[in-house]
Amino acid sequence: MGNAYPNKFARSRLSGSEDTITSVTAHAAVAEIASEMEAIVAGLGEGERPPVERKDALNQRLRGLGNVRIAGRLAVPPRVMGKAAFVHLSDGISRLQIYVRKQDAVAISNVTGDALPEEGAAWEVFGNLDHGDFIGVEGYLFITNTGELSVHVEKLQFLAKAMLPMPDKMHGIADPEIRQRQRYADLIASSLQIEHEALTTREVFERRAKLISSIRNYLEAHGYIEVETPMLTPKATGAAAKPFVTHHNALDIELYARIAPELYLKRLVVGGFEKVYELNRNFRNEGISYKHNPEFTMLEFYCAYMDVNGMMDFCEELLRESVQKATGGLKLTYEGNEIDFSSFRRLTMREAVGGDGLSDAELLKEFDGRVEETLIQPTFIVDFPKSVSPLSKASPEDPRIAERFELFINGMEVANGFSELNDPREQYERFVDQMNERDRGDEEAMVMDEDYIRALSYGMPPAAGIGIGIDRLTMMITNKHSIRDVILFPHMRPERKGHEADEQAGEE
RNA sequence: GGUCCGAUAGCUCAGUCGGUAGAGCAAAUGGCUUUUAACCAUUGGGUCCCAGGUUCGAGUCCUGGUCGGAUCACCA
Repeated sequence: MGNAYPNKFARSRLSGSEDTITSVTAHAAVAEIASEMEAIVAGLGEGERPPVERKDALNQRLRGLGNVRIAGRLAVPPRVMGKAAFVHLSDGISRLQIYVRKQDAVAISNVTGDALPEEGAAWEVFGNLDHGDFIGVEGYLFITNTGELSVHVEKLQFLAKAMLPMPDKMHGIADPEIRQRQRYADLIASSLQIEHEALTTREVFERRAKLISSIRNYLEAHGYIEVETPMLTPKATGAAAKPFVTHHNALDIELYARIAPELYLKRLVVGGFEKVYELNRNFRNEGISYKHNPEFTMLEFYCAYMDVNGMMDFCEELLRESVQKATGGLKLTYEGNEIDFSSFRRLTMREAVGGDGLSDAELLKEFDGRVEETLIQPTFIVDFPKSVSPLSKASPEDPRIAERFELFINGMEVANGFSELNDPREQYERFVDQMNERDRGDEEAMVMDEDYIRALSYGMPPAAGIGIGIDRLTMMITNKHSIRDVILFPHMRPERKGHEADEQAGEE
């Protein structure tokens, strides 16, 4: 009967826009009064209360700000004391305490929007609330006897029910499966948890968003244009990886989820986009690990009339700028290592490995197996063997070397760039070499792309390009060991009910 | 795919040598008009991941499986 769950709740605008809990507590006048009280409380002993006259003076000023109307989720179970109660509301980021006194509050009807006439209606509504429910309240700001900023509630409106119990308020959710499968529960638990050692889940993904927007801003500011190239492609190319295969019914052809946008972006360089980027998902049908997810986010960009050295300079600037914007600094701790983004080393692969006279294959094996994990500080490894760089221009000084680099941070590859091969004839030959590798059983060798050769044949200006792993970079700046902790909904096996699992077991 | 570890109340966990299934939080009821991990009293709550086996008796031991994690391989 009636509308138990209202469609909306109009919040006040003390803070300028709609008053979220975060914006009310951050509002200059409110924040100033709260910090004055914090200073008083900081000077008190254990269990000691702030002087009443100081508190009352601040409360006078808070009353002068007028009423606020805020809404949020009950962040804790209500602390009820007979005919008055305290509880914290959360907007997912911050929390604010409210104080409900039986005689002072009226309940707002979800049907008429007016105050319910019955005596004690608000108190009855409040009594039915559980940890996790959503309510809206209107009242005035004040500071309690113990010195906490709170809202003295005059109007109370029930907004939505939490049918499932909230996660443990002290421990949050420990099971990584639930954290990753039910990210909504993880976000709630993390925002309601009382003590935190690390960033909340919300903060991790806000930091990720800030990193990405800073990267976009930096690229836009330097004249790059964002484009979107096909995710479903007739050929899986641009990287060495196994693709996902799907089928287009109307055309009756196989399509591959892209493993890299590289060749499309370079077609655009041919077409006249001198600075172009794409920041989006790639798909690789390979193993899952703490640093591999089947779909991952990569930034790729290309710049005409630039070479591998210019690209390293630019990459360094881009990362400094965006890490600074996302974290507020250039030094951060990752798994106990202090990582300094203020300067990047540059080493040739042969210098890094330290072995002369090794063949290309031996060099790569040594590098992957031994050296890679030791590269903790941001380090560009340059001079890759040409044989493993089919899209990269060869060095004019040494035809066995590619003008290519990879960036390593904390032993993990974060970026990969090179001077782009723009000779259509040589590119054709490199593709033929790759096809031969494929015939010898290398499933990840590239395939021939005739249209790409045709594009290069129209002439591509000298250019440099790069791919930057956004998920891995996010791991660095949020101190997360697993890529699944920086992807909102990481790939997992489908959830199976108990009886389905039994049936499955029976079949095998 | 190999190896190791784990799964017990809604949540976080304990469970000794194989002998009646436990705590805190959450929930329910009562009390308490400035509390804050509120407090006090009372109550309810279990497919001990699943299927077999050993045993008089299995949360505990054995076998197989499911799911998850770590690590190695793979993956620039």
